[in-house]
Amino acid sequence: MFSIPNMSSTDDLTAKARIRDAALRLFGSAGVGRVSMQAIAAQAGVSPALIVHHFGSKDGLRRACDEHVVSMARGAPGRADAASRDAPGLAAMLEGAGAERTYLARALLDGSPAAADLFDEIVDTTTAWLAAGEQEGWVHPSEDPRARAAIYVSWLLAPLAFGAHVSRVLDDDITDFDAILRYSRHSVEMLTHGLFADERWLDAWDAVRDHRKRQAPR
Amino acid sequence: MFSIPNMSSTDDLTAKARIRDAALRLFGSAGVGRVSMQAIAAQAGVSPALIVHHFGSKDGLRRACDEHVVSMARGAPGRADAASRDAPGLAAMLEGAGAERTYLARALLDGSPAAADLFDEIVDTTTAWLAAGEQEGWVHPSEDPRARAAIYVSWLLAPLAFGAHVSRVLDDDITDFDAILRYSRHSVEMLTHGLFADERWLDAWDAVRDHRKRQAPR
DNA sequence: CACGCTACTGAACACATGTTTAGTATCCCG
DNA sequence: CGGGATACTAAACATGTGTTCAGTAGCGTG
Repeated sequence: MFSIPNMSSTDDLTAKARIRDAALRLFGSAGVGRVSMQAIAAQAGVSPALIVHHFGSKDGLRRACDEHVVSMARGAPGRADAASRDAPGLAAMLEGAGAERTYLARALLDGSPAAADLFDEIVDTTTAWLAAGEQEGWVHPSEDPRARAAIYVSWLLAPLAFGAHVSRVLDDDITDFDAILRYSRHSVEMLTHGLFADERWLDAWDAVRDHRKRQAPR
Repeated sequence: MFSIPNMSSTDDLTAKARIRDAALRLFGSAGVGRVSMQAIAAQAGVSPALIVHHFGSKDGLRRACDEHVVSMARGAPGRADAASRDAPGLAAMLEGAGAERTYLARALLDGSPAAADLFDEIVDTTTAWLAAGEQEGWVHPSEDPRARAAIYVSWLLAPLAFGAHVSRVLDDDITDFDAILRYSRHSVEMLTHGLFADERWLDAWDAVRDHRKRQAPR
């Protein structure tokens, strides 16, 4: 039924790939619901009918985009380096052009299964990475490593969703590498020395918990 | 031209408010583009024509939703307390029900002006708050306080966009207050003691910067 | 009561939507 | 050279879309 000759990410020039790319761009910047088949077809320089010929339906196209952008984010498997320990694909995505970024953010918001799987994978990878760091002594121990990893990942992905706003506030260009660099500096600093200089907010949190416990012993 | 008799957030029961709430819910969970006037009308128990009577157009309704959710997030002005120093409205939104949360996330992704203004405001508030903390000695000094505040805000808002995924990973209920509490625990901990126990990642960042500087002296 | 004004509806409208159908060009394999 | 896939298009189609129109019910004011 379905025969997909080549789905690699470098063959691009075939009409099918052009359609996928056009859809990715339009979906990313406007959201799936606000982009019509005809708009995608026009952008890709093909007829609307060809889209359904290749992808079955609009939702089929959307799914293909999901999987493509997810596999982009996954990038080459395994490799980890010093500057960004994450898969280089994800790093490129966090730095890179706007369309795929917002597409991925939208996919996560829409609850796309492929995107959810990606999120889980990143959490897994991060958990393992932090566990190793804990063992090697360069990561603080945690009561609930997986929960901490999940939160760290949500911070890691924050620029996907809010990058445009952050860079607007900072009056920077999101696509500029130096801006990204400056951005990450503050992140690394907060993750290394913390933001707060004493424990007052931790204490405040304890107070809230105790209050809660006493009020609703459950 | 426009006469808005009462837009307070407690009068709810009028058809106009019902429409707005229904739209908020549907827009939030599916995205504006995928929700039809008729669906909203049905959910609110009115005719589609009444929507345009009250809001002019679908986009007018969307704008009204934007402003409503933003003013919700703003909440009662000024007040700050220990557990969550942010406006209580925002705190409630970060904890609270799913529809408005994702609506706000979508509004930020879509670049809604009202949402962008809100983001800027939060950054301003946070900057001032951190500056006070710096002066009082419970916040580490920063080279670029505003940039740091912006990034902190993006982390603060991360659950808006990824809360569903985080809570899925943690197998928790997002609406459960105890889960939120546990969530925030890890955040406060990372923001207090940091995530990393030594400076290797800061050093790594410096290495990248130096490398970059030498390679592209610009 | 009469008047205007607002809230509200049912039906219709013009149009954009995703998809189908029938058909043509092109290429590959015998 | 056939012949059967595959890539692709133009046109038509059914339906869903946002919006308009004409009109009714109700309510407060002069």
